[in-house]
Amino acid sequence: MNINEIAELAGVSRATVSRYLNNGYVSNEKRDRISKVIEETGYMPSAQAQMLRTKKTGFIGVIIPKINSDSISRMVEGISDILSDKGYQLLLANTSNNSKEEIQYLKKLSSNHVDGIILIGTVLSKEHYKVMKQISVPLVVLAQHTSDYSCVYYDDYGAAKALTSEVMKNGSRPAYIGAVADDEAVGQQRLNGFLDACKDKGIMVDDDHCTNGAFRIENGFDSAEKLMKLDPTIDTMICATDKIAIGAMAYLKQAGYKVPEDVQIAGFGDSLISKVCDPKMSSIHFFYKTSGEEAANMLVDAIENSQSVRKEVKMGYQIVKVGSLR
Amino acid sequence: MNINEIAELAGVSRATVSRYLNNGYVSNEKRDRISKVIEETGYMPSAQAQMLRTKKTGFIGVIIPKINSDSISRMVEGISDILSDKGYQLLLANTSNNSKEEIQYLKKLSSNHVDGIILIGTVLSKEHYKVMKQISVPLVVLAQHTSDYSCVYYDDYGAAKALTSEVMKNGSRPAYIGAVADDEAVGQQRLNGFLDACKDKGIMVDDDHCTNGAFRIENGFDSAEKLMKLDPTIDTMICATDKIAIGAMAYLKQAGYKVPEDVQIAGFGDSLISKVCDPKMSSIHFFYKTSGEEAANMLVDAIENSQSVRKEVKMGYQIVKVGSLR
DNA sequence: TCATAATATGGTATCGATTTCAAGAAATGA
DNA sequence: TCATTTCTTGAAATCGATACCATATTATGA
Repeated sequence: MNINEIAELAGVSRATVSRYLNNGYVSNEKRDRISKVIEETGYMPSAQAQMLRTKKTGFIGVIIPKINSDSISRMVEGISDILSDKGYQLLLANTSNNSKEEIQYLKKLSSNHVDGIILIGTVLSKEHYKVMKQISVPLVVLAQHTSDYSCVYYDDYGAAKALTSEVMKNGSRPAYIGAVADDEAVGQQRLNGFLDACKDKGIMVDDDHCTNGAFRIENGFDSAEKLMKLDPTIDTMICATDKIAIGAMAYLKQAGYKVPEDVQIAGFGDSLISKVCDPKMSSIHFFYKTSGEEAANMLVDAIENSQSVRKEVKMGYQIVKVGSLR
Repeated sequence: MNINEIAELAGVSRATVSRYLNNGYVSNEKRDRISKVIEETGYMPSAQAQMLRTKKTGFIGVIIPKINSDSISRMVEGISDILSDKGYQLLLANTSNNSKEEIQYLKKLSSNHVDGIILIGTVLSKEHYKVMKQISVPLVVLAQHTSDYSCVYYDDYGAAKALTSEVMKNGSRPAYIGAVADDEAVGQQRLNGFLDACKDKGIMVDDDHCTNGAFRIENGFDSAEKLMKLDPTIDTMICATDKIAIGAMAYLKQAGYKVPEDVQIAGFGDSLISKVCDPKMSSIHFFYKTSGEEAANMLVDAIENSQSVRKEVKMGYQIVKVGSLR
């Protein structure tokens, strides 16, 4: 079934059928005939031919570092809600934290398939920027700040500082279990917020009291072990993510420390696990879903509105203070 | 940049450029000239034009009930791994548990955009089957059994029965907190497995000891409350999912019951939360990621191999027995 | 050496829509 | 009434690739 057959069956030209589909001038008489034929045949215009002709695909590429993550799936949820609402489809590209794949997808998607791209950022290298510069469709970066593109990011620094200040009301020997150091937002901003909050309190934190590692539970477990063996007087652990914090808590409990009496713990993300562990974990709530919606809206605006301008949106946070703090 | 300009710059016909792109006969001399021009211009063939001509989109539509779920994101992870490996892209359609949207997407995707569809199923209504029957591209159903299409599903019945038998070694007053009743796999199979295991032990479970509800923590909490108020002698709760079980555990603890001494609990999914709660929760491990890989492979086979036949794959399970059982 | 097969190339039709153009019919208004 | 605008229509060009066909050249083998 193509537009020619429909035209023939309805006794009109294919141009008229096209006009019917696109709300152009069509007399009521022919309008009825066409709609009847389409009804009967179940005709749907070829999306490929439309794309070729109109240069619009109706697709938005979303590049994510991994799918099975609480924060990211919440972002994608927000993106998905807005996009389907606005008539776009979501083309998902999962890079499994592989920087090369990320660049591959940026190239591949931009060159053709999509009307716009949302990049959920982790590490933005020089090569990323080189490729991004060549991209011809609008691009929005989510979860990472950048001065070159529209972006939606979180106040990681502020959140880390506020959380640390809160926690350190009842602590004096802090340590930090970090994630990937190259990650500007999670790796650096959170660490800086932690350090500055400590500094404000007159505490200088040694380098060896701040670790780095993967976004994994094991990292929390191993790092906590390393830290406590290095310095058993540590009484506070700020962890870059809830998952890492869960790992740290597991080690501490196993090693016979009491949480929060001996060591208090806090994480980031306000994820489900932070609420079901024992004691419940203090954390930072970021508005992941909302930020996804925000990014999607910005992108659609950039696509549909030619004089749309670059924007930076910094999302706020909320401290969630529960059992893992004294 | 299109194929004509490349052809002109290289001093060949566009047919030759096309052959170059598709590994047809091209002399080394022209091959070099073309590759040089493509290198210089950064030309990428229009995916739209290729789709129109070849009738292959390179897209697989994946319809999911919700994105922010541990089990589903693991399935999608598996799907994504295989598909990107085989050169397909993943077109994600999130229905937010909305049956109408699901049917919308089935229609929309099949009519054009994609080479195949994976439907992560929840409730398969008559209307679903009606629409599915009209679909022209291969379809694989994941997470739900169906006799009409290739499917990958879990041994929900067997798992529930085995888990219940195990748990009931040290219990005598069981109850069941279920999820959506219309969901064949999670709603019915798991319940039946539970009931049959009880029956095998000579225990008849009253209807009012089996509840239904949403896939949410709150359901677990509320149902546990209802059940314990109805019958304080209940000593065992089998919950349709880990999330529901977490809710039940939360109620029990809050109401002063000891877990597992007073009431033992088990869930399904072997999710992260089941491992970080206190006590750790006994659960069923399903091979979600592997099942996603399986479904993706089946679909790709159906697309690329014309004599491919319908298959049913029932995935096994593993009992994870930890602290929440006596 | 001659028939056949393999390699190489370009011209042209085609996929299925939209868009411009030209032109006729109907409605409007001065 | 006649000029002008607003509807209405179909023919033909176009988007950017691939596929078939015809044809020319080179290799192979009996």
